[in-house]
Amino acid sequence: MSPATSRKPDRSTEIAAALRDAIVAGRLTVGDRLPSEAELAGRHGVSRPTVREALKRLAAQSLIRTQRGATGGAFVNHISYEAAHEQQITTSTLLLSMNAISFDVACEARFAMERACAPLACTRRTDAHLARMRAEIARQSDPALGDEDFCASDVALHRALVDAAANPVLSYQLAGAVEAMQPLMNMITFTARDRARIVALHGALTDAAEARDAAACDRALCDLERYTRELGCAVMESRARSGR
Amino acid sequence: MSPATSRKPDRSTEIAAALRDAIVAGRLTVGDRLPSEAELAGRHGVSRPTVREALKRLAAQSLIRTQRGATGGAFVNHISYEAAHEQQITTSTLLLSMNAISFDVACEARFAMERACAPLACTRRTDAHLARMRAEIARQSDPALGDEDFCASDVALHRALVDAAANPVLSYQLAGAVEAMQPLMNMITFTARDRARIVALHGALTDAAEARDAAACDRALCDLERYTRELGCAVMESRARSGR
DNA sequence: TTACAGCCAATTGTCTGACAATTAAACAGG
DNA sequence: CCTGTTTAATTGTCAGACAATTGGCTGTAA
Repeated sequence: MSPATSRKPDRSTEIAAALRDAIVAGRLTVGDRLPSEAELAGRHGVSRPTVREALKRLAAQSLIRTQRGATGGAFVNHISYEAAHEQQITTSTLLLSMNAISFDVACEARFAMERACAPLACTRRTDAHLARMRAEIARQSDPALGDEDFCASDVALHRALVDAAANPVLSYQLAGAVEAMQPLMNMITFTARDRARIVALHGALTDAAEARDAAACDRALCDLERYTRELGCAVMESRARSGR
Repeated sequence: MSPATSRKPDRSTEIAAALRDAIVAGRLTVGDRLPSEAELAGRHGVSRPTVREALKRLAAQSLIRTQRGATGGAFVNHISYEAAHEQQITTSTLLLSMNAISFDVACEARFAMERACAPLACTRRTDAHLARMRAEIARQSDPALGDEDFCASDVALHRALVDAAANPVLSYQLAGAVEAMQPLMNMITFTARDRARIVALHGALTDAAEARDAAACDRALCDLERYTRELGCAVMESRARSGR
């Protein structure tokens, strides 16, 4: 499979790989300045544009940042959760939109991970987290709220729950899954009855978090998952039937 | 924070963003050919090298692939799980190695997600999955096995469990977490007693999967997590004490 | 001495034009 | 009809140049 792909890598690809290896292996650490483009060009026996292409590859992965001026250059980046989030989201979105994965599978993964967070959230939640969740529930109870805002509030509520788990790795993994599903969720038009049911489940979820009752949390999430999948599948189906 | 960062984006960054948006929004779909570099340059009013830098950014994210020749060009890539894995792994590895996240947090996230997989794995596991797990346990029981091979076998066993959940999204998320932790795990030197205990837990885990007993699965994973964190913390501690 | 203004050098960002390498399609010849 | 050759399109690379940015240096004035 790969022999055909890697038969003849570009010079810029090679150089990018060499630099990436140096970073991952720790030979270049956070804050270090890479040699100037001119020096890299000389060292690898290529021209500056080629080096620049290599650097842009790394910049696209947030591995380096560049800065102009006298003391400028390319610096090894401190990988932030934000940057990781962003990549995670684009990748997940692409996977979804390319139908490489079905709504069903994504939904299952999303709720499985959220249920993994729940016990931790029950243990570590603060009153502030509860307040955030209650506030979102209040918003969702307003019948005048638009569908998109309703979805956004839904995301915010779950986000609060996940944050309560106080594990940034879980947060950023879940954020990717949740955000990637947003466009699809926004296509769902909720009836008043749908909303009432969802809000009720959110209430149960929040109550469980307040009582630090992990089992009840799990039940609420399972119910939500089942319902979301029903709605989502219906949408996907009608979309497949009507268009293209 | 971000106003300073986004104050004056490069032209190549803008163009890359525009193309990425077009792909994410579906205006360009899998297999589509992008305009030639010359045409893109003309359309955006920039030179070819600038366009090339933009394209390299997208290529670094596996969003496009390029091909030389008469019918060549840049094509929207079918994002494969492999490519997604790879990015996930480099990102996770960097996050770990930069100490942006502690071993403890990573470990917790990893096992939380694995436990999320367990119920699904219990339901969907096939005999092939069980066989893979048993085979790894057999390997691990060999006292002559090196520490690195022991770790590799450990990963393979967990990989089999995760695969049994038959949800590729979960698989690739977990793969990132697990692989990123590999270097750290490899630093642990296991005593014979450590190994015996781990193998016993692996056995319990596999038995639970065979019996489709999700609760027992969960218990085994919790025990494994506790033990792994003990070992890992000890290593991190000694590393912090001795070096740099 | 200190503060400020202006110059300077280093570095990245971009442009221009050219050539090499590669590849599929069109074409010519048997 | 098949085969080998040419050809055109496209990416990969190079060289040199200039613009933009930015920190540091220097000189002058208070």
